[in-house]
Amino acid sequence: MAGPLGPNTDTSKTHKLYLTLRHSIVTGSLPGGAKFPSEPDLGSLHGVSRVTVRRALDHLEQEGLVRRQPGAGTFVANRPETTPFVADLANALASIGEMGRTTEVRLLSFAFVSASNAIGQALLMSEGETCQRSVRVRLIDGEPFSYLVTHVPSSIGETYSEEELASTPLLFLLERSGVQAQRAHQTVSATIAAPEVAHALNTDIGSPLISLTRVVFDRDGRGVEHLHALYRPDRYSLKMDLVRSGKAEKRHWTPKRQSPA
Amino acid sequence: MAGPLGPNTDTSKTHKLYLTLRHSIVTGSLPGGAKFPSEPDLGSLHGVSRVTVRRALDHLEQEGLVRRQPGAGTFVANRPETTPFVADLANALASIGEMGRTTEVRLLSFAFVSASNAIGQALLMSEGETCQRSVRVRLIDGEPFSYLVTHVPSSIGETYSEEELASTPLLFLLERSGVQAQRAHQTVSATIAAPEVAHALNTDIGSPLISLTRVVFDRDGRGVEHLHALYRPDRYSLKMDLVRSGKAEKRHWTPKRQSPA
DNA sequence: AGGCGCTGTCATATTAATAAGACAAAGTTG
DNA sequence: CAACTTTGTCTTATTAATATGACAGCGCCT
Repeated sequence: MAGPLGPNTDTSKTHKLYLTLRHSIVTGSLPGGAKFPSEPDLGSLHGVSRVTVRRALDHLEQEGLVRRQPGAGTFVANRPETTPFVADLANALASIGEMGRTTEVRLLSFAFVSASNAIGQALLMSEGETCQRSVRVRLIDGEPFSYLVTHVPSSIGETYSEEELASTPLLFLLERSGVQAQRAHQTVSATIAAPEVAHALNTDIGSPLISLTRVVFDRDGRGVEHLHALYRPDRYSLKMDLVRSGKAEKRHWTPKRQSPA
Repeated sequence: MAGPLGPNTDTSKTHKLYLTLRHSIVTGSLPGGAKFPSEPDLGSLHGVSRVTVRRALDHLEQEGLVRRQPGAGTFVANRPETTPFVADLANALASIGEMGRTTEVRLLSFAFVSASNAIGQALLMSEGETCQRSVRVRLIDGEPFSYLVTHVPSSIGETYSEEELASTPLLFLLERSGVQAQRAHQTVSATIAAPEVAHALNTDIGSPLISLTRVVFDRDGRGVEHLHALYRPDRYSLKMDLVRSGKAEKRHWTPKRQSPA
């Protein structure tokens, strides 16, 4: 994302120091339970005042990454076993019903719009064609974890109602309407929470999000669904098991098929 | 990442507005080529002054997301075909040699350290055991795109030298030493660029990064490698093809096996 | 041509972020 | 216990970010 002017230092000193300290914890260069340098030392080490050091440590303390003890010092907390909900590589929440968790969907937007360039091309639609655009938020145990923007060609998008979309998985509605989803193309990336998304996911503006784009095609090769999903990485992560296969110099990783639950 | 105190608005107004506008472009709510509201209008719409509106638009212009025409207005640029390098779900850069691209590796750090809590547990190591820690940056055509932190149990890590690691893939070195890698567990998430990482990847502090953690085990179930990789999403993304399989109500997505190039 | 709206640029006032220092309370060490 | 260190809290000066307003140049429309 660096522009032609090269990297800049847009963020505040507090945030920069927070990221530096957080990185030293998460990459394991600071063992768990280790003692931080004192606040004045951290200030002189990084060339900032003690006020900003405290603000950075406040942030780390809120996340549970450090533990502060008045008079003693600041220590690296033992990692609190992160990423509660894990999905397999096909992006299906594994064993979600078996664990007694409750899921919920909120429909934030439902409208028919003209397809934008990128989405129109991905779905192989002709120029100016309209499609059904929806924005949903998924919650698990009352906590939001995913923000979903879907686009469906209007001819298909007219086969279900707003209420149905709020209660039923989209792919289920499509297959009910006779659409035969066959293959999908999926891309995983990372992005930053915009204010609107941050509010919907109850997280901070500018916090990192997993970005997943999936385009689904039917048996005739027509694009039937374009999904743009944003996940909170602290509540959701993508997991996959790999096995080493092939012989000699041609060895490579191949995905291990998950047995459907 | 929201703390127990709930979401805060840590970031600057300029950055918030930048994220809002960027989100409206990337999710397709603003079609390509569309005209933005004028700078004064954007200011009153979002409750900020025109100075910060200009700074937000400057950022978008640097990234090529908008095009500004003095006297006319600001327009959404046609998407510039993003994500040049694409890897398959097993994280192997597909057809990297065939395309005539040159790859390069820079070794930033090479040391034997005591394993931190999280990494020691992942590799099934006993408490206090030492491991070999390395930090590398991979470049393609001279541009950095990945930041790799690897941990290997010291017994295995002593079978190769610093120079070898700087020129040879780690897994190759391991298998040369008799290690028989069999299976791996991989988790994909998202994070934020700390100053040190941002500098190494030539990107902005606080910009989003794909986070991939891979733990490799050998035939005897021993952990042999812990990889923590960070990727620039504008230069690298994870792709996977899925096929719809199963019958009737039990349909689900399964990964399509990539044919090794 | 002329009116209008938009971006580019500058100057200045106001507000938020940071720096610098002092002090009390709590913990550690001898 | 006594000296020392560290975090918690406060006050004040300095610096950076933002708000407000004005004006020139460019482009579109009638």
